[in-house]
Amino acid sequence: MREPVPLRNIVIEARELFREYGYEGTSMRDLAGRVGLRPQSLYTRIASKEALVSEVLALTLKETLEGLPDPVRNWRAAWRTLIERVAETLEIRGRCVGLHLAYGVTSATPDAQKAVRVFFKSLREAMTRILQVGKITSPAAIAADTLAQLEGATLWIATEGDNRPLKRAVRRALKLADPVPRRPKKSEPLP
Amino acid sequence: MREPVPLRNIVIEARELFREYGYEGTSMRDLAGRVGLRPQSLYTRIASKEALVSEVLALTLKETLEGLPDPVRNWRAAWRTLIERVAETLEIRGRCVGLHLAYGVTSATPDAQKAVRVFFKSLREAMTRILQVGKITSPAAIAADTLAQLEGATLWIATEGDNRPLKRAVRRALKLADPVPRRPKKSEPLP
DNA sequence: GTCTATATTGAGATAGAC
DNA sequence: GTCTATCTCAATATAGAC
Repeated sequence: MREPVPLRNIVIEARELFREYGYEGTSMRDLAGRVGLRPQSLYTRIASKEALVSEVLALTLKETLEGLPDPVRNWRAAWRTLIERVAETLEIRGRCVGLHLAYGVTSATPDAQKAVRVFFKSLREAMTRILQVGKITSPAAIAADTLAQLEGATLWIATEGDNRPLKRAVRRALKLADPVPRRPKKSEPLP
Repeated sequence: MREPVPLRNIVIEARELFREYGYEGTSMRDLAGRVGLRPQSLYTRIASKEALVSEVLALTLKETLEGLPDPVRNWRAAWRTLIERVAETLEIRGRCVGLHLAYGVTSATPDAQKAVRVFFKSLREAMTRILQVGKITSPAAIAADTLAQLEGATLWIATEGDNRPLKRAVRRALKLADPVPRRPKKSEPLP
């Protein structure tokens, strides 16, 4: 009698593979190998490869949003925590599983496509709500642009291993909730 | 006797497929079908699927940079033209073939990986040179950040069909070469 | 240069024993 | 819940005729 493999482990390893190799580049064989199962045994835990996408993104969304500071009590802390959580993963892993899936899933896998839409919409709405409490102008647009800038910066990590664009994107994002508007220094890129 | 299929056609169709489905999601069968050949016949024109990547990106880089206004004579015109060329493709096609490949190629296809690096490095360096002529501060960082913002904005086109983040990224980019610094309007997002 | 035919490998998924 | 065995299909790629 062996310990059954926790579903959570499968989802976490699937996330690693989706992030690195994308939806098409990920095989159930590789995933099975990572969790120590035969490929066929995966199908007793999940219905299909496509179904893994929503599991992966639901877990990621939960990890990103759970236990955030209450925006109504301290929206700056909520914003800072959220931005730093997103940025930390992008920097450590070098890329975003959501972006890879956003580009990688097609109308051939509609459930996966919908899961990706829900993931980014939820993230953007969470950001928007925080900015609304802070009375930031055009909160929805700022939220979308901020997320786009963080995601876009991973281009340079993926191609050149350069995380400085991401760090600058984080600084611009944090400045939105900076209570003391600083005098811009001459050497500072993209104010 | 049939007209041979021009290599250029094959590369252009491969670009469509790579952009939409990524490297792994693109099959030589689909490509052959698009150009009206049997899959096997492709191999008389190109060495492998991997070799298509550098062809695709070389063509794209050429189209993006050829015939730009001379930065030394008019760097603002050069910048505007370059940004608008990049943005136009992203908006029409909804996504960037370079970004899809940047995320999609792995160390299993080192030549493709190198081609992606060269592509983005060349694009960034062209942008940097223009900004240098314009005496913009930190031109290399600004170039990298600008490209990252344009690429990142495609996230919202891909997931929600919303191109407004891209349009705002374009406006921010163009403002860098704006000769008349305007008084910021209250309703303007991400100044 | 394109075709038919084929080799080889790996993909996602199912059936049934333990 | 996991296994062995198997199905079916599609992937990249090569050989050789025309």
